[in-house]
Amino acid sequence: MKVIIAEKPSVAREIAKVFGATTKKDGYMEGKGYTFTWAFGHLLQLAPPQEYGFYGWNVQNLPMLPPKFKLSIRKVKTKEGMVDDPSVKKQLDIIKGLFDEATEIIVATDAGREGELIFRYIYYYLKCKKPFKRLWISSQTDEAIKEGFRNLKPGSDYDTLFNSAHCRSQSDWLVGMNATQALSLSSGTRAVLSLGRVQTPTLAMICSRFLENKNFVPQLYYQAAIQVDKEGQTFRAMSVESYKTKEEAQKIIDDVEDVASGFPTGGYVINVEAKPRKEPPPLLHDLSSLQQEANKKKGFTADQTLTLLQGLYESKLVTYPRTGSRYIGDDVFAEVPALLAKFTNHPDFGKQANLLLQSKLNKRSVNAKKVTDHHAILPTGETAHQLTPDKQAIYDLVVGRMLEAFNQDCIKEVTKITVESGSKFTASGTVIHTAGWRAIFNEADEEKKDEENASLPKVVQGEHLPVTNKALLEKQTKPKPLYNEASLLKALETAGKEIDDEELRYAMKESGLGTPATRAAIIETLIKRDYILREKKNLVPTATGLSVYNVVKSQKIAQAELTGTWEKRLEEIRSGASVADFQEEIKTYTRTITRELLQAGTLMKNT
DNA sequence: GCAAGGTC
Repeated sequence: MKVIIAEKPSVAREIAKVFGATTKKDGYMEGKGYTFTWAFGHLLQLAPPQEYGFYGWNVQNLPMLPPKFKLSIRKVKTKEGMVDDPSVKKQLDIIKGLFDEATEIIVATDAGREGELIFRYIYYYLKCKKPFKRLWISSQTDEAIKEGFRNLKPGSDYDTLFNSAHCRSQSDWLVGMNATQALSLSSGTRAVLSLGRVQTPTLAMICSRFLENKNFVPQLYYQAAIQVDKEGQTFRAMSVESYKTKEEAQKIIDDVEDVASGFPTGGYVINVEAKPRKEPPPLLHDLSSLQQEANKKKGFTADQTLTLLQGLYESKLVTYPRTGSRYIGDDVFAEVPALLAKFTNHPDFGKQANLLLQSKLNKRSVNAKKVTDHHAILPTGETAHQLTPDKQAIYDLVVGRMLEAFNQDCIKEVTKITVESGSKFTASGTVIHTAGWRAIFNEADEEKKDEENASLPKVVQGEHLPVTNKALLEKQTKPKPLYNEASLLKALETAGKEIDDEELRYAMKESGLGTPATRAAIIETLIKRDYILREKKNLVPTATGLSVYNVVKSQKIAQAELTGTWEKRLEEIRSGASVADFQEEIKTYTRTITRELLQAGTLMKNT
């Protein structure tokens, strides 16, 4: 008997379906001589410090460097403290039973570093010795699964991938556990002051933006504005220059040849530019972009959106939620017309779905090369019954985005009018000719500047128009805004883009800080530690957060670059480089940062 | 009491 093990039940079910296996058992399925079982993500984790004899939180134990890491069952929090998660324990027992019976194992966890780790941790924890092969597919359509099974790889092909995954895991443990205890113990507070490769740079981003914003000194500047009249329709034009002093701007105002100053047509149109502009539809959603949009439009936190979306996924209404890809492959695209047809009776989107079915679909979101473990989020087309208002809101964002993404470009005309009246003034305006994808939600362009006119009257070069009003405007330069959940998620995704070192930047380009599956949890961790709090929609540091930031801000652990350095080394390990060298470096770094924090934390008492 | 990673 061959056992196929997937990362999660939904994938195991998909594969079983392709094989025509339909017999459902407790924790697995079977049929056609195969059994199909699954994990629920990581079932096992590196064992906590006490399992290596490091009891309590004690400076004597630091740095904790276990000679050999152990694995333990994922824990769950109960009234009695942390205990083995019973559902995990049960599933592991089921897997063990199946592995014991197996002649061969086929590894069908997600095709990536963590997927490999999920399987290997189970395999080694169960002390299993059965031979295994690897299914490596990047899309879960029937055809992709069949092709993958025709092309199974030897399990050992992925040994170096496991090595890199195991190193990632150990390194995060060593640095995180030791740094956390070192800072917590030396600070003298009884609180847990956690630090980690991902959470600490995230905290640093929030704190540094907060301080920059708080210490920002606004600069005053001045601009002149005029109101021009074209046959009763007026528009506002701004001085091309802005001025540091009021006097300079007043001079521009004084020179304006307005009606009140005795010039009936003192506005000379010296130029009219009208350019059509195509605006392509947005890409389909990945988790992060959906979390950002839901935060902007509905005020949901990243964590709320993930929970709601997981609920929709479990009711089979949307595809896999924790994806980092905004694309679909050609195989999924082929199903899109049938999918759209399921929404032609939708109360809000029905009309748009019908229209879209009659036109050529935009393929901007179709790119198989940009589909990683999972494709972009789509509705499945199953009928939704009685969703809670919040779930409905998320579902509608997913459906609406699908309709946008396959829609036509929005065609705009951007007009710029230059008027001379003493000096030069410009007015710009945008008119939408063909709404295209913008018809779906029918919302104003959020990027539209407040100075922009919604629409401008038709004027031609050479016209002399009356200037009916003028004003001197006092303005202030603005600081970068505080982070909110949407802007922080985006910053985490792109963290590393500004790294100077080209190799580190490259190593981080696909990853950023954290992963789609973990970013919401990172924000919640910082809140739980009382490092940050939500103030309206903004994320601002607390006094505790700021004092931790002050202690670590110039250390490596507070820089996104640390992830870049690790990613570069982990990729080298995946290509066969020495594991021992990197492990030795991490140990050395662990000793250093532990020593530094044991000293630095004492400073916190005085801040 | 602690990391980051995955998922029900």
